[in-house]
Amino acid sequence: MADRAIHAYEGRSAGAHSTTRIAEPMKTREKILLSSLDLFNERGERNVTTNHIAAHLAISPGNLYYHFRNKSDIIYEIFLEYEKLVDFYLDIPESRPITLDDLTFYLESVFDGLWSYRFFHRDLEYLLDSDQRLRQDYREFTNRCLAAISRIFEKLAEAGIIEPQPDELRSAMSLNVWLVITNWMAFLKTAHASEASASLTLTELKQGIYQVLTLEIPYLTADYREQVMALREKYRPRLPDSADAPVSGQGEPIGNH
Amino acid sequence: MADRAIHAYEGRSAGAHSTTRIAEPMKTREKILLSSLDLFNERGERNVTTNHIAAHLAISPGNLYYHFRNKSDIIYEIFLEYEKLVDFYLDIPESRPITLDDLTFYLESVFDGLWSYRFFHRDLEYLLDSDQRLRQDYREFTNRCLAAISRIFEKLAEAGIIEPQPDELRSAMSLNVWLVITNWMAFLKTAHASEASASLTLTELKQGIYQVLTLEIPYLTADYREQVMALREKYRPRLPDSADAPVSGQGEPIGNH
DNA sequence: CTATTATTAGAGTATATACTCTAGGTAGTC
DNA sequence: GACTACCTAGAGTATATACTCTAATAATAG
Repeated sequence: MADRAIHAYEGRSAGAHSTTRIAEPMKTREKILLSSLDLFNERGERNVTTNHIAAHLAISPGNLYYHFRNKSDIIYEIFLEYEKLVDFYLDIPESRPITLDDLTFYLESVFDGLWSYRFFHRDLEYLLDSDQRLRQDYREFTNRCLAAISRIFEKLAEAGIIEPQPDELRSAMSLNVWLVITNWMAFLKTAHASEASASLTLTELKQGIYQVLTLEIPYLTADYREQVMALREKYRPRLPDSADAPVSGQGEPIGNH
Repeated sequence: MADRAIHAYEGRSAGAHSTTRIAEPMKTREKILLSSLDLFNERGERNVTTNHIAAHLAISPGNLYYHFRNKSDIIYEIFLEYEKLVDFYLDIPESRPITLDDLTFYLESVFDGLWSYRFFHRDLEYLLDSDQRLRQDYREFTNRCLAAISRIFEKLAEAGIIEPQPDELRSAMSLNVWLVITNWMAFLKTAHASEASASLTLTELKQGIYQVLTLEIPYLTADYREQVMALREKYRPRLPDSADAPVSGQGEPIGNH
């Protein structure tokens, strides 16, 4: 499908109704979603109450509850955005072989998404326990992601970038990739000594790409080994452990397709 | 209570004072820790209040707060137990070469520990944000674990089980192992369609070993490849996706050291 | 037995949280 | 202007949560 007009994802705006073409004042409903996401990301969902969100927007709680039945509904809608974003990025074009730039794009995109909705994985288990819809949807989302990762591996093999692997191994590898990706943020947040999440940057997050590429090293073909290793090198963490100030100039988008 | 891990570790009893040699009636303080752990594991820390804990033990809140200043202190002490348990299991003997049985033991033990204290990783970020001691200790704990994993890799290479790897790669691989291990539980809980965490079993959890061994496949030496693959096979998930009732007879402890 | 200390019960409190309810404003249409 | 549909304010509520305080009861030491 979509031979991606890349980076041109405008997930916002198609909120529900209103095909917002020209900048019109943002609707309250939309503002609630945006503020909620910001607050969730910054303080964690658990520390953000509906009253906080209303206060942050300088609207009344009543107003907030006019637009959303409850907190779960807000979270659910934010998840739908997240889902849409990732699904968009992980739409693997079947019409042509995959390239290294594609791979870079997938990795960058997935970590971008992870960053934008970073509150989500933090409290995932609680959120799923509190909302059956979300649990069901998330489960399917996970399966789609795993399938996409697996498909990427397959196409990487077809393109001669990695050695082909039996289905079973490919599945297990894909799952490992998923585990590394979804846990990388938590690792960064918990491995840092400093108190808050404030100090975490997108650049650091993308060092997760280094970890993901580490998984692929042994499977690289001789033809591409050096290229991929060079790519990986770009994401190497600067100060592996005591990391604070990330070296500037790092983490620039690499393949822009 | 709490199916604590096997293998002659008696972490309990050395709680603080009292070198409990013979079974004496359990002290209230000890009971609070046990019940808290059970409740946390079952319902998630977020859903368990101090009043719940007291009620569960049929003691008064006042009594609970006589023994612990606050909820954080309870959690912190439970963490110290967890830490002690894992440190105990990951103490790599330097006096002799490592064997495959050792590896099995390490993997089994780590997943046992993960299971016994499974509430911990679920709400990790929140817990660390609420308690600086815990944040600091956990960080050091992580580093010790990473070092242990790395050391295991080193010794596996020395023993000719895997090919030796440069330091840098070994570090990155160790981190990936850690990410897979600590995220496996969350994956299982969230990938299941059914509502609660109730349906999760230790056997399923140990299928994480399958994932960890998947990481090592490409590095295996010809001499040991088959053995390790056979070991891995024992942990293969039965019904990869729709998993519910796990086939009995699976997940028996394999190497008992 | 007495004095002291350790333990416990249980009522109570300050604060927070998700959410409701009523009344009123605004915008657009006829 | 009047009708209607949408939107908003803000006070308020039921419940929960972490934690405190007092007084009483066991346990122990001298």
